[in-house]
Amino acid sequence: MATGRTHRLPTRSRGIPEATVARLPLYLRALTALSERSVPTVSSEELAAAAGVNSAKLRKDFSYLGSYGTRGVGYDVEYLVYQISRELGLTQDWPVVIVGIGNLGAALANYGGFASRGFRVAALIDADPAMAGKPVAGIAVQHTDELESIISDNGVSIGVIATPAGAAQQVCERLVAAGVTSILNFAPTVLSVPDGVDVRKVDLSIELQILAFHEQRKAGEEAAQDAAQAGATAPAPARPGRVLPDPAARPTTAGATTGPAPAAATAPVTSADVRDNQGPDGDVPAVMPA
Amino acid sequence: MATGRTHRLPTRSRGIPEATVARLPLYLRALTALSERSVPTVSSEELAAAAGVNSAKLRKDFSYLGSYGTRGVGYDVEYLVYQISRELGLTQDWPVVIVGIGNLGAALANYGGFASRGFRVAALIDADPAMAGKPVAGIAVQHTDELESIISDNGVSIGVIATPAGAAQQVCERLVAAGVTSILNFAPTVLSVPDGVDVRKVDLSIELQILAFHEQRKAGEEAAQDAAQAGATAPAPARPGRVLPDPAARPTTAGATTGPAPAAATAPVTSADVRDNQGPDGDVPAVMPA
DNA sequence: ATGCCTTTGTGAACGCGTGCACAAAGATGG
DNA sequence: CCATCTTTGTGCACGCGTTCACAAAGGCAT
Ligand SMILES: NC(=O)c1ccc[n+]([C@@H]2O[C@H](COP(=O)([O-])OP(=O)(O)OC[C@H]3O[C@@H](n4cnc5c(N)ncnc54)[C@H](O)[C@@H]3O)[C@@H](O)[C@H]2O)c1
Ligand SMILES: NC(=O)c1ccc[n+]([C@@H]2O[C@H](COP(=O)([O-])OP(=O)(O)OC[C@H]3O[C@@H](n4cnc5c(N)ncnc54)[C@H](O)[C@@H]3O)[C@@H](O)[C@H]2O)c1
Repeated sequence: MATGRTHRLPTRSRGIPEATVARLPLYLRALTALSERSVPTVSSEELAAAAGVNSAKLRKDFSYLGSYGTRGVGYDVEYLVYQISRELGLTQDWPVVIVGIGNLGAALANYGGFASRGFRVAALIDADPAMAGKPVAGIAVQHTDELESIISDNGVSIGVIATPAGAAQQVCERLVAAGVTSILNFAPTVLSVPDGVDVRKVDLSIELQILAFHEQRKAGEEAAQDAAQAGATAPAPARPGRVLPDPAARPTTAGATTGPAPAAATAPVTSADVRDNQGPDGDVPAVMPA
Repeated sequence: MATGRTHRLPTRSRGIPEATVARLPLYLRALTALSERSVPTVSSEELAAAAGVNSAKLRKDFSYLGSYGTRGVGYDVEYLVYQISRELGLTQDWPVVIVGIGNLGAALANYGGFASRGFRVAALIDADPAMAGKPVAGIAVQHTDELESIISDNGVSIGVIATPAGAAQQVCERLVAAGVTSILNFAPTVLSVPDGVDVRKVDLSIELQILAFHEQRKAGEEAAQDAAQAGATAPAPARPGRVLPDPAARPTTAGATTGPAPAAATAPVTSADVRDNQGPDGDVPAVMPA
């Protein structure tokens, strides 16, 4: 019990809206670029264009941090870089562990963008004994057995999960138990964590599916628009299309054509059942233990 | 002109809210897991728990797709899988190209989650001549020169960018010019695209920075809460902390201590200037061509 | 010193997303 | 066939986020 429920109650940080926090890194990046070009000041209009947002939004975002601009001039680049860095907590060093050093984990370990912003890869952890000791990106991979001590010894509070989906929840629990309070999850799974632990997920499949939705919509509108009468021959190169068979027209309760057992036969799934299940994604066959 | 401006006007798809679209893949994943376990039906409460959302939200989401549930029973798993798949456009096959086969690009190419949901890696493209012909994940890498023909020949409409930040905008423009209308960008850059092209970005640095913000907030609260009088010795292991020097107290216009040139000296950055600049992230020194 | 011109900071309006709470629908048992 | 019980579908209210628009602030030229 008490493990689940991502009960996001008014987690009102203090003043800074979540949406603003999510944009600060964007501003910081644009500002850093300006800083490297020795640009002394920048207006909200210019910076907003660089960050790809509305200038009023940017000004309001900055207003939450205080009044750092000069009317008639703009914002001092260096000063703003510092203020945002401080607000985001980047003025200190954050040791990070990556768990699951496979294709993705190794790529992450090799990623230079970590160190450039105050994040330091403190350890690489994998369950495969064959991986132990092998250097990846100049760091020796350590075995999962040492997870707890690594986290404790290095004061790690941020963990990255890049294991298969089936292992993610378990790894997550170990991380949290060891003291990690922020997790970046790459596995296609919904993680259950106690209150006070932040989880952010990066999910390639979801992003692609969202794109596919809009892509289909565009194609549909286009087709519906200029050819409600023409055949299915679209002007654009025809997309190779496998089409799923309709599994059955609206299942009308009492088993019609398709015959899903009379309801009670095939385990009517309990709440606990579902809660535990961390849906796989084609990654692993994943028959979760009850 | 007309290249920039991510002018997201009321892009009202038709009826389905964007927030709902973003959750559909989540539901689909949970439903697929249930389907594999041969669970015939599921209630909104159960499915919501599995997907980590509020049950009312889930029901409202489904209501946009139509009335697919049965009161007193729940939703037919197979039927719902089909309906959501159809809505997301996953009943057809989407050929995808990955541009930039480095650490990340190779990991993506090896990712099994692609094929499992109707996405097919049609080609891997890299600018490095040494990469050409080399097989990655069973597919021969092709040179950037062939980008246009590959996209055209395969009817590719979705492109994944995994190049360094400095090359992303250029690659993006070539993809769009060749017919790609959806882009998933892994490079830490704001991409400018014409109207009608969707861009989604996955940015590791941003995610980590957001986590760091909350992490800092937690640490701050904790410290302020139980030890406004006690020393800085927190119960948790002390975090190693490098602290950035304050670059200068509030720059009071007329150069105070720090001496940023008198404003006009170091190129007061024009709008066009900023718009073109695609801020680097520590990936590449990135001196963008003016 | 004074007025002009640029740009910030923010009040206010609006729209979207979320979650509560409940009436209606339909299955199920007698 | 009717009563009961479960669960959907949604009306409604609320809060967050976005955007407009403008007064105030401050630099700069004269
Ligand atoms: N490769 C990608 O581009 C990509 C993209 C999106 C999501 N993902 C997700 O990221 C995860 C990793 O993907 P991958 O391609 O690197 O897979 P992979 O199989 O190459 O690597 C997984 C690694 O995790 C290790 N591992 C397994 N169980 C573990 C445990 N309990 N503790 C510690 N380590 C454990 C394995 O030994 C292996 O080294 C998967 O969940 C995948 O769905 C990958
Ligand atoms: N590695 C990660 O975990 C990670 C994480 C987040 C973001 N990113 C971003 O993803 C991108 C790629 O990262 P990486 O670690 O794979 O880098 P990498 O240097 O290993 O790979 C980049 C690849 O892109 C190719 N390339 C360069 N210019 C090109 C062009 N114009 N057209 C086609 N291909 C081109 C290079 O030949 C190289 O193979 C970077 O922008 C990086 O910031 C990487």
